[in-house]
Amino acid sequence: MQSNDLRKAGLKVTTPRVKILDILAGSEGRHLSAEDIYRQLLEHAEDIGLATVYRVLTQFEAAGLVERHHFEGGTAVFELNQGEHHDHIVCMDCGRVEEFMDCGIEERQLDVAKRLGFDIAEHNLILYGHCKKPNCPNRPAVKRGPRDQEPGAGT
Amino acid sequence: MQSNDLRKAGLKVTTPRVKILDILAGSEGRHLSAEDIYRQLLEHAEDIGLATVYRVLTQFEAAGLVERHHFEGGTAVFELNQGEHHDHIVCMDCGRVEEFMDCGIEERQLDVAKRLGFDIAEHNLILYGHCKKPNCPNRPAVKRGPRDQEPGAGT
DNA sequence: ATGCCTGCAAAGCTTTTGCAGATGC
DNA sequence: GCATCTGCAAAAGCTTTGCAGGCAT
Repeated sequence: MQSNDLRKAGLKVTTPRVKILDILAGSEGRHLSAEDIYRQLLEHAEDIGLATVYRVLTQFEAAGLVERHHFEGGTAVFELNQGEHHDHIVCMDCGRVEEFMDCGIEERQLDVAKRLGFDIAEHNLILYGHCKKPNCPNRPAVKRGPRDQEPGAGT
Repeated sequence: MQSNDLRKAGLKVTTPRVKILDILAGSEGRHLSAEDIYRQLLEHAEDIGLATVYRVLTQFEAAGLVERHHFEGGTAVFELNQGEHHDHIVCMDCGRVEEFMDCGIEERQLDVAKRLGFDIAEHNLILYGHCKKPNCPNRPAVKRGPRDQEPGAGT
């Protein structure tokens, strides 16, 4: 029942919002771009505009329901806020994204911030590498540099 | 003598490239956007197009002469590659960017990657916080969320 | 002289915004 | 019924690209 989350966020319960929340919840663990979500909506024969997707995602972010990430590639991706903080590691071959949490890293970040005289508010850590999974095609999917992204990386 | 760096990178020594390298070298420690550089070129009465700035920066990045960073805000910033790796901490009030290196964090990143079965190729760590410097105006300069950036943050 | 470079302008991509109509409460 | 929300289309912002002329070697 996602409707309650919406209500709690002070947002009216509308079709676009519920559907988008559904899609995000159904892709738990994956990280979807606005376009990804828009495409899924179209597949579900929902008549929802891309602009609305962006608007809704922005509202969700403001409400703390989702997090926005900027992995390399110029496109933002969104994931449902699972309550507990984590960082990301991205496979540069297949685009797979895994999440992790390392207390040691977190602590040392605070140390560094203190050392430099900063009050740390948040942070952004992304590791880029090559996963050695057998089903990982060794062709670039996430790549640094000028926009360069494969559309169908995670069907 | 930056010309040698250019030659070594297989790039012809041209006015735009040298000037841009000069500007980057003259702003050591600062992080300039393409527009920042373009503006400085105009101030120096150099007749160089913004497109060229982008092209040159992209070439420099490919050649390993500069690094491109995406701090929050939708605009990329560039800094001269100083040879040794470091991460960044950004003040959300005044936009100041400081650099740091923490071996502990680096090590633990490798640990995490190994634990998850990744060969780590690179990473991206940015801490966001509030520097408590006396001359730090407590007004937002770098802010998360929808594009929202003050133009004149670092004359 | 030749081939890499540049400036200009136009296009491209993601994201945002304005407005009139639609919908939730 | 009223305020909020949505769809469409157009705009905005950053970045890239095409092309004809210019410059380094």
